[in-house]
Amino acid sequence: MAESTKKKILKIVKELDYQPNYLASTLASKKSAVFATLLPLPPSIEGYWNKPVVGINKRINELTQYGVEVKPFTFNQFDSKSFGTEAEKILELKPDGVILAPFFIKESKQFIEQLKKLSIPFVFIDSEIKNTGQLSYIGQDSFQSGLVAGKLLDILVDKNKSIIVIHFAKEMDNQNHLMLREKGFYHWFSKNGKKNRRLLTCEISNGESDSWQEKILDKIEQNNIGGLFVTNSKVFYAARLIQKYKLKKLKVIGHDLLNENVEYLKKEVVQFLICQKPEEQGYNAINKLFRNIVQKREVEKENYTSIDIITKENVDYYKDLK
Amino acid sequence: MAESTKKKILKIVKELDYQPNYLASTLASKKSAVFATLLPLPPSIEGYWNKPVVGINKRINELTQYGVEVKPFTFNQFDSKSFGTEAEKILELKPDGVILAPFFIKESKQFIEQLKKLSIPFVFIDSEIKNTGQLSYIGQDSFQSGLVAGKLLDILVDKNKSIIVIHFAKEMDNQNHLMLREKGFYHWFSKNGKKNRRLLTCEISNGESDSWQEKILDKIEQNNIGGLFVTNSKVFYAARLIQKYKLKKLKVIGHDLLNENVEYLKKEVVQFLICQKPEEQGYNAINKLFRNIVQKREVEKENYTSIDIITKENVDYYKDLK
DNA sequence: CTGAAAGCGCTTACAG
DNA sequence: CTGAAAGCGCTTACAG
Repeated sequence: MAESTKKKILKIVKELDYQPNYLASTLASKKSAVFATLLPLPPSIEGYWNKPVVGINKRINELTQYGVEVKPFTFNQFDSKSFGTEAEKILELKPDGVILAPFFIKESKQFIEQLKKLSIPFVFIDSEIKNTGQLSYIGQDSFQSGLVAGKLLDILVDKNKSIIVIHFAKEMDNQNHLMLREKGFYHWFSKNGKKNRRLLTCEISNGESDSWQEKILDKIEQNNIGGLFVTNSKVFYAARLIQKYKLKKLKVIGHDLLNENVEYLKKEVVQFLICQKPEEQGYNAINKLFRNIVQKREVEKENYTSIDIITKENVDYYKDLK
Repeated sequence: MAESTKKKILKIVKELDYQPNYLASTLASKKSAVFATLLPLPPSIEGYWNKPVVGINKRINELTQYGVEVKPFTFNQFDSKSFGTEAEKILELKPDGVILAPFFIKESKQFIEQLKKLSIPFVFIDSEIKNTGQLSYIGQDSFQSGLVAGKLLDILVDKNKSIIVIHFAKEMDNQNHLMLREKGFYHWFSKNGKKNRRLLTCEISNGESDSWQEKILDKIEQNNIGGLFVTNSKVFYAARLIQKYKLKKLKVIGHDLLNENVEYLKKEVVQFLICQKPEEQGYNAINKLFRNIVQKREVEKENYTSIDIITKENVDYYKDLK
């Protein structure tokens, strides 16, 4: 066809504001898209990383009509090699799209290079590596959520008392979430002229078995601590400690609606949980791939989820994925 | 066809777990559904009731492919007759489904009777009349959101200071939202053993022009007030007053992310806004009708939206409808 | 490279 | 009432 004719046609297409019919298109094409996910293997059924999977499966179920299916791959959070071997399997499968949590930076970058060679679009979830050609990123703004934690704990804790920031299993924080939350937390106090408030940080690594309990207890006793900020979903560790040693009047803020965390929230051992709707993140990640790959629509590149403040009184309205 | 044959067929249908193809179905039927909405006319572009409409239009746009369209009808919140006349228009139109805010109980019930006679499904939004055969209800649990307000304000305000609950334009609260919020608020204090905290209530009716300002100022001065809970989106009235008279150290909680409310939140005149995602409510209301009427699926009857706690630090992640 | 034909899985008007 | 046929708006394999 001549270029000029092509232009004329496209002009008319535009004039009539022609919109292709997605229904007819997918029905006729009978295209069945396969998406692969590469996420950490949750240590238990209670683990955080089950939550995105719930959302992923929910959207997949809604899309069975469109012939969309998902192949899940999981890696061990303590073993960067397992990330690589699972990534290899995905490359062999040649899916139509990939969702990944870029836990290990180096291995993720290698994987992404291969995906690009194969022209397979990918979406980051939970954390991102900027400017690597991702279709989209879905996750929370960790620094900002640190600010929220700072504000809340400052309101809760007596002016003359100190606050301790606790990182559990920080060595696994390859994506800097915990550091960013801590930074945001400290920043809130300095920005709001609360220089008199003493802030301490305490890191507990995974290998410390039970000695960490004493470490925290000592810090609490010696420093007139009035509040705890746990930078991840392991806040139930701190809550257990508080219950065991009957520490009164400590105010606690942590992250994520794990069942045990919610229990302590309801018992008022924990005052607030900051939450990032992980189910919704999974749901949205699949939706991005679907809209882009199957429906060939444009999708937004960034998708920060809301920073939800959860307390005993509103938790029941957050528990389900709508 | 014989009953026995019918049963046999249905059995096989079940065995094979046959699922009709929605794509093919809607494509073939060429059915274009018309939904009518009956909502209050917002007094300005800033008004609360614009927000559900944003969500309604968003979902409608996504569904143009399915031939779904919406006919909006609005009534005057001060005039129950206008509700009736608009309802009449909808009955003449005979839409395939209706979304309504049952502002005026009597008129709503009459309208619903007619809808049922015509077998037109309807969804309540914002408030509901129980057990009237609605397809679904989408809205907030007002009592529970009152509890949330109580907890937050108790944390914010010095123990020895009193708190005042302010109802603006309460005469328009036909659905009892404001009363339920107040009840929840008071209930939080009694349930949590805070009998020493003095709570007052103040009602400002729409007709009071400017005299209400003195009324509130007097109450604040005479009662050692430390906090304000405004039970609806008119919290910016209170914030204006606070700015005008430079009232220091008053803690304020109100409702809904109106632009002016968000401004005062960012200026820290207001500490928290409790929000019910009105855009999402509109979006979900259309979605319910669509799934039930066009796709003939079952839908859930109740759909309480989350009770979001918004503060200066997380407000930017709530502003857009995702 | 181009264009006509068949088909995706349904619905619906129509002939028998 | 029943069943075969046409058609919804596309895609894709195929003949020319």
